[in-house]
Amino acid sequence: MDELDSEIIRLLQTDARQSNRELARKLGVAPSTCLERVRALTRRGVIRGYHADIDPAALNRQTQALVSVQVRPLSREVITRFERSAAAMPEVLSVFVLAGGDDFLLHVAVRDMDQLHAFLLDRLSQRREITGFKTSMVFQQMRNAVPSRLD
Amino acid sequence: MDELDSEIIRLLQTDARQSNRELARKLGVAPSTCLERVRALTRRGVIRGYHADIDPAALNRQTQALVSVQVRPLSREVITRFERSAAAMPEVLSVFVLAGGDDFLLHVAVRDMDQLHAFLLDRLSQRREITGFKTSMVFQQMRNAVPSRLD
DNA sequence: AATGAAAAGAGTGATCT
DNA sequence: AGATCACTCTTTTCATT
Repeated sequence: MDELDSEIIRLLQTDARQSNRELARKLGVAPSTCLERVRALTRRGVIRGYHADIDPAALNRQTQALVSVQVRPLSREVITRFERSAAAMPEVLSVFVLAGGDDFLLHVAVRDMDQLHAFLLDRLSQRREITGFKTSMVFQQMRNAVPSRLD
Repeated sequence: MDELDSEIIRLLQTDARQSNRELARKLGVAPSTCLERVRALTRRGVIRGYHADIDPAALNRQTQALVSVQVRPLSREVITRFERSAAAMPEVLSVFVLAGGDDFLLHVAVRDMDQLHAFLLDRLSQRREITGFKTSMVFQQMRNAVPSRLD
């Protein structure tokens, strides 16, 4: 991970679809050098993939919420099972497994309040391992798509 | 937003770097058709960008936390100002503006516990509008990189 | 709106420094 | 490791349906 690798990562986080040539030009190296670096980063698992960022409205997901969830018993099995099921729910964008007051936080995005209500009742309330959950509505989200490398 | 647009979105969420030809082949349309669709989606703001997904370890961010924050007074000005400053902090990946118990949730990723501690003390404790915050450590996160279009 | 063909540009691997 | 070159494939534009 030298300076060149860091720059490649930064540029691909900013725009994953720019050509290898453009990348090379911005870095002041030959395209073949740049290509080999990108391949090495991918092979080493540093670059995990490339994803289009889509407006939630176009996906019919204008209503977002954060749902904190407690489960019992706090066994590895229960946690793993809940984590996997939650991640597989189409309404769920992201699952955080936490230490502290809550056990999980679910980032949920759906069409409207009705669909959110249905999610809470049909997907969460029914589960026997859940001992409680609390919903906060998301007014707005700002994401940093290009996190820098920290010292 | 017909079936073809939805499929383009799905494929570009899965792999933003596949060539336009490959996209066209998978969809069974001509490359030029596909290209025009992608451009229209971009023009309409449906596609907001393309980002490489980078292993947090390679960015020196192996320690993650969710920090819920309360601010006062709850005025538009205070909220907007805090939201912007938080989003600009290099430690912060994401800022959620919430309704309910807490006012904000910050998703923070740093090198280690020392850096997290420093973040809480230097970036948050100092701010006069913050009346309280609570930190939960993140053990694990699962993200759905390809959210589907809901009905 | 979609297609097909042609020009311009990019990806890729061999080879050399 | 990085650069250059040559070959192939892709992107992009535009005339046509």
